[in-house]
Amino acid sequence: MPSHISVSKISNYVGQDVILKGWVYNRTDKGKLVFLLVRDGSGFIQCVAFKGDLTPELFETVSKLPQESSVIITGSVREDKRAPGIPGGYEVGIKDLQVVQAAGLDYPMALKDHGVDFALDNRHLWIRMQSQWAILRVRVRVMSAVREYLDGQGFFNLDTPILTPAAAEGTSTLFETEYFDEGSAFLAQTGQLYNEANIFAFGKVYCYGPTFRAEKSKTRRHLTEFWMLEPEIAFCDLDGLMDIEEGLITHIAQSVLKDCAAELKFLGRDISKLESVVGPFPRMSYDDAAKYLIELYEKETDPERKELLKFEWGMDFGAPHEVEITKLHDRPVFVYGYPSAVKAFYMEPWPDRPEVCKSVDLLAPEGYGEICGGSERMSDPDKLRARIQKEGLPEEAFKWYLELRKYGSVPHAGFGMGTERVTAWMCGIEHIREAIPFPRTIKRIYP
RNA sequence: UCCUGGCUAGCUCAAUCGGCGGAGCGAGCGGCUGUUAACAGCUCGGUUGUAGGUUCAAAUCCUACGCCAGGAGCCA
Repeated sequence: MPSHISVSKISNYVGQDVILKGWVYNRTDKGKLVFLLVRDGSGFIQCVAFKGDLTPELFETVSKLPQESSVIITGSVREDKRAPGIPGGYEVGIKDLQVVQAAGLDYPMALKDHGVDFALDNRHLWIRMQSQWAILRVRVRVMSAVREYLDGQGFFNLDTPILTPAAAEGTSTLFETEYFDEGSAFLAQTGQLYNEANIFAFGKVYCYGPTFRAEKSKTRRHLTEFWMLEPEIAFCDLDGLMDIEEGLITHIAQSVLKDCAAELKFLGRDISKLESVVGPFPRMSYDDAAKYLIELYEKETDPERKELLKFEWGMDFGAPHEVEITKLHDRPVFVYGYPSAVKAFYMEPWPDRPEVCKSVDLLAPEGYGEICGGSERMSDPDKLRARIQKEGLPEEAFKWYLELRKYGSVPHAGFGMGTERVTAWMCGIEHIREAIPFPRTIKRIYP
């Protein structure tokens, strides 16, 4: 009696009879042959029905099977270079086929390109397609690589609350909801403040969960709900933070290369771009980056590009600026020491240069830009209180946060990494909305 | 919020200067023992985003509105 196997393990069963359980992804027939491309969640494999091998009734059923029908197939595995699929190169000669359900004939997703609006309206079906399946498999590997790396480095995964009482960085970008008799609660846009509490109990921690931003951003790099990794480390300075980011990103890229080769191949990803993602990454000061950008701006002759590249010291980088900086290297680049004015209130000022803070962004190459943002945190209670007052933030809401600095304060640092941005970069795709199963954007909350 | 672009068959797109709305995919019926989003044949499929306007004549020009996308700002 053959056993049920998964398509991803097909190469172990050449010459044997097996059972596959899955869905008909595509069907094409050629006279006495019917080719079914069957997906089972773990991969895509071609199954071939030959008229002479089956009863007339069964062959008729197979040759009429609608796309997306659920089936249980018994057949023999063989190697065949012609066979398409992921991983591909293997096929199953059908000996028996049971239709679990014949799908409706009006399945809307064609095996070709769709417009963005239509594809997103049908996201619940779109995720079945090879491209989306491949991207989301890479996402899963990115997330497992994150946990592998940090757990291996002695970090503790302590997740932080999603319902929070107040803003860390201003209320205008927060989603608000009612909270019984306590007034308003807000969906967390960062777990950092709670991470900071956790390090004083556990040393090195991270949270990894959904985070919410009510920013009215409409770009290929923004979602209103995305999964952010936030490590936070006690007794860690800015250089130590960059070391951790470097190790993490290297591990992610190398894990994806090793374990998602078939997915990357299907997506047409240029593997060499990921192979070079190995630390150490270049570390550039904001001052040097600014100097370079100003030179570029002054040299630019095309008026339209010149307007885009407009830059002076003190500004935060726009997307065109990030692209120019990342063009200098074939791997991610750190930019550190941003002006305090463009960064959050809790970042540690640079010694003897209060206008600059100990912040660092990690910019990915090929135009992907910022994938991590972090800093050394302000550890002095008096300086932090002064900064909270200056920002006009409600001091009573930060009472507990200030107390962290009162009882055994230490230099500490942390960063946030956007899972979808990293996944999109690994996959080489245009828009991060395809790097999450059900994207939430400013204009979309269905399905 | 601002700038730019788009809206034609279930889907992806054509339609020349304002002059009879087409094709591919899909669905239906045939054909073919190696297809790779098969191919070749026939059939089905339309209130051109909505409301007005100009004109002998509007998918096409004008006005308003709606929806979507890309970008800016902001950020992971």
